[in-house]
Amino acid sequence: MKTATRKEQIIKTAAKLFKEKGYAAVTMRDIAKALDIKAASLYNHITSKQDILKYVIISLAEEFTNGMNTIYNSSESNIHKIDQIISLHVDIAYRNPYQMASLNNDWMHLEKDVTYYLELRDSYEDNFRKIIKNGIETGELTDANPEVILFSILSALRNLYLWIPKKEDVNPAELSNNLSQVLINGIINK
Amino acid sequence: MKTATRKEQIIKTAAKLFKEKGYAAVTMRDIAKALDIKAASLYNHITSKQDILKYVIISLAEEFTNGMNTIYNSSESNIHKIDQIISLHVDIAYRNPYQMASLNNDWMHLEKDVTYYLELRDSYEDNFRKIIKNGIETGELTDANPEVILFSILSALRNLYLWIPKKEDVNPAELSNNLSQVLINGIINK
DNA sequence: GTCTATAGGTCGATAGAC
DNA sequence: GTCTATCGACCTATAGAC
Repeated sequence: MKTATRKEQIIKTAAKLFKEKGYAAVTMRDIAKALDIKAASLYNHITSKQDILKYVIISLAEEFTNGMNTIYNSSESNIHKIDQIISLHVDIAYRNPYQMASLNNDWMHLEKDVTYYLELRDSYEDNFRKIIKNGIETGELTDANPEVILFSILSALRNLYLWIPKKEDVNPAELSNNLSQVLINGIINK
Repeated sequence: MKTATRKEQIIKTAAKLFKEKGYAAVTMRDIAKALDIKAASLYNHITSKQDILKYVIISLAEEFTNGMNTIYNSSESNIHKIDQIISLHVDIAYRNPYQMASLNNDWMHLEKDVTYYLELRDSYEDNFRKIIKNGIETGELTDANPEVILFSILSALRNLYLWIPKKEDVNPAELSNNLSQVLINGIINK
């Protein structure tokens, strides 16, 4: 377990505050106070508030897109790929509960990097969409509206960060299994 | 079709901007500019920025809680109640796409009314939870983790405002049916 | 690496003319 | 009902001492 650098401490603390109030409502003084230093001292480690947001969001967005690419290019069944996407989200949300909030809600405050973020997100969604459409074609999935399937699953996965903190007693593997059961098999008792 | 009052225009315009950037990042000057007046003129119709947020959020939260109470107290099956909850969300999200964003993302910026908002939300979630648990007991629903069911469905419904604008060609009744199919029956082809 | 002090700008909101 | 002008608070960021 390496010691966190001051910069890493700042980013982690900022992400925590961004989750509570959103990027725009958090001031440099808030971040500094949480670290028990003065706002001016932050600038010895980061170049701007915008710089912090970039670190919080972009690394996470890249992790999702890279994970999706690996899953998409594997030779598993489409159902198994969806299972793996669920595991990917559970895993990342468990490790980065605070950053997930900014990824979902603060990306529009990215200045220079908003285009890159949207490219990553679109690439991710396109691959997910192809897996679903392919699954319907092969008969693995029911012939429901693929957009409704995509956004239903994605909505549940993107909100994981909101309720994982309330369920710390459940481990990631178990949560992943429960989610797969509900999202793939549905909830009706047939 | 009655003419919108200036106050209603302000609230609607503000909600639109809140959806794009969030409450904290929207200034009174932004709202005024969108209405082609000066910021000072807004105060002839509303008492504060906080006052606008209250109007945007609270009326919608009450609509959800009231709708849920009616559904909860009906004598339908639990599956049918879940169907009705889905319709309730689709209906409200179609009529109020902008306010939905603030309801989800800006409620923490409510000052005096945050407690009342949380009471409404908790009441809503408690009733939904009871319907799910009751459905499992009666055998209508599979014996999955009720919290996972609750938050999977709720996440999809709460994010409706994000993708309804992209699918304006689909009518509410059809969307509601598609969602019920996916969320209740699942996506696997059995 | 942290501090004090402060520049330069924007914020919500008010006063008062028309 | 909208305007111009402005107040006092707070914002990000920098300069320079220690």
